[in-house]
Amino acid sequence: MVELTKFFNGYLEQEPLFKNKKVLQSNYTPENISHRDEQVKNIAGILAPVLRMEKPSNLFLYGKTGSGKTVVSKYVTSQILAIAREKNLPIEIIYLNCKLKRVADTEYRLISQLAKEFGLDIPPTGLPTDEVYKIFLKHIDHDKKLIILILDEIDQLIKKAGDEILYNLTRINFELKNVELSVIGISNDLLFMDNIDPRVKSSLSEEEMVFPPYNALQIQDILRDRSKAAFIEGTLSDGVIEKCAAYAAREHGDARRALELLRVAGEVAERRTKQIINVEDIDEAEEKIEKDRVLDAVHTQPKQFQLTLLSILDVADKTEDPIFTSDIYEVYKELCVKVGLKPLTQRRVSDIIAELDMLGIINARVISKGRYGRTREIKLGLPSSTIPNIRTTLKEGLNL
DNA sequence: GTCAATTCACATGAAAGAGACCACGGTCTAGTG
DNA sequence: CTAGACCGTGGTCTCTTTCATGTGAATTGACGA
Repeated sequence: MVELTKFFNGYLEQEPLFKNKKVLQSNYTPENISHRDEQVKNIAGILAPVLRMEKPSNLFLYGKTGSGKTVVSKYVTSQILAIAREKNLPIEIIYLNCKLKRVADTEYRLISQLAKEFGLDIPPTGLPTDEVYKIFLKHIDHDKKLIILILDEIDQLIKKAGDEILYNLTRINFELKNVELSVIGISNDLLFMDNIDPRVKSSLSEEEMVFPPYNALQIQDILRDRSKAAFIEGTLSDGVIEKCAAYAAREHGDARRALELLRVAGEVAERRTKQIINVEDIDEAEEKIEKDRVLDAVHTQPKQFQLTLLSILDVADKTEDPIFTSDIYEVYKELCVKVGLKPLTQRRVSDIIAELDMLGIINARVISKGRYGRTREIKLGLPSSTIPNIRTTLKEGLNL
């Protein structure tokens, strides 16, 4: 007990490194955005008609993760909203992230979430989808209004739920008398528009814009800018920002990643009761992020995923040779018997492996071995130091 | 040696089912006056 | 008479299975030099 009090007191006495940690979190919208002037101006130009109560064009933003799409659109729309409030214009801006599970990853949920934004209470399930549409439209069409709907990671939504949603969304404008709806779609996938119903495509992407990735110097600028607000002065030793930027630039200029790296490095240093963040902390942060990501994925995925991953770990442990789907499946079946779980078909396990790849936990590549068929070649993309940790967590979760 | 056909071992797609969860409306039951 | 309990129906959603089709290059075997 005494120990703990001492610890907490010590913690309080210690000089904090952070001035304002929020600045480094990914949902933070800074007051000025560096290196994205052109995009800001363009989007502002496209959206400006709302302030005259005219429906702006639908807009599509493309770009790799962490290239500022979300930040820029949030920034511009928040400015618009501020002016609209001032002048009492009935403008609503709704931001939905389609990737978040149970928020907007199906048509039903998208509409019900939308309805919730307007104060309607839609049950999470049970109603027919068109019923929800009706309720929503009826509620919304009372008075004149302009709505800008930002759909982040819209490619995820389309992939899961088909492109009818987009068609329905564009149709809303025909069905409603008083309300006009513009859509801003944000996508990481540059190619995803290609397999979409051409009618929808033409009506939805009236304007398009591509966000190029940041280069290392630009990321440095961003980091410097934000770290000024985030850290107490003098806590960053030389080279820290440069190194963070370099890491992130290697990953196609992902600014979000750079910021996360910096924040976690700060947390690592703080936990060590250090006064200064230096370059080594970044390496540790990198590893910690990776580990947390995997561990988190492991915990949230169903048992079958965990079992499959464990099989992969086991196989990877035993052999240096490349691993193929069938190897995994054999081990997986044995493990199923041990745990007392009904083994899934190979078809399904194959999908699970593909999904683990998507999560970035493993690296799976489809290769052809010519006469000897086609299969996935699986490699572990994890730092080897984290593997034992992950394995024990998995085993505990599965009572092994 | 060259070239096209063959062939393997899965990948990938599509459709449909199981089971959990839920809303709604109708019917039944019990409590109330 | 009315509120609540209790169905049955019909809906979504996730995870699976079943069935069908696709696929890339090593191998094969015919062919000509």
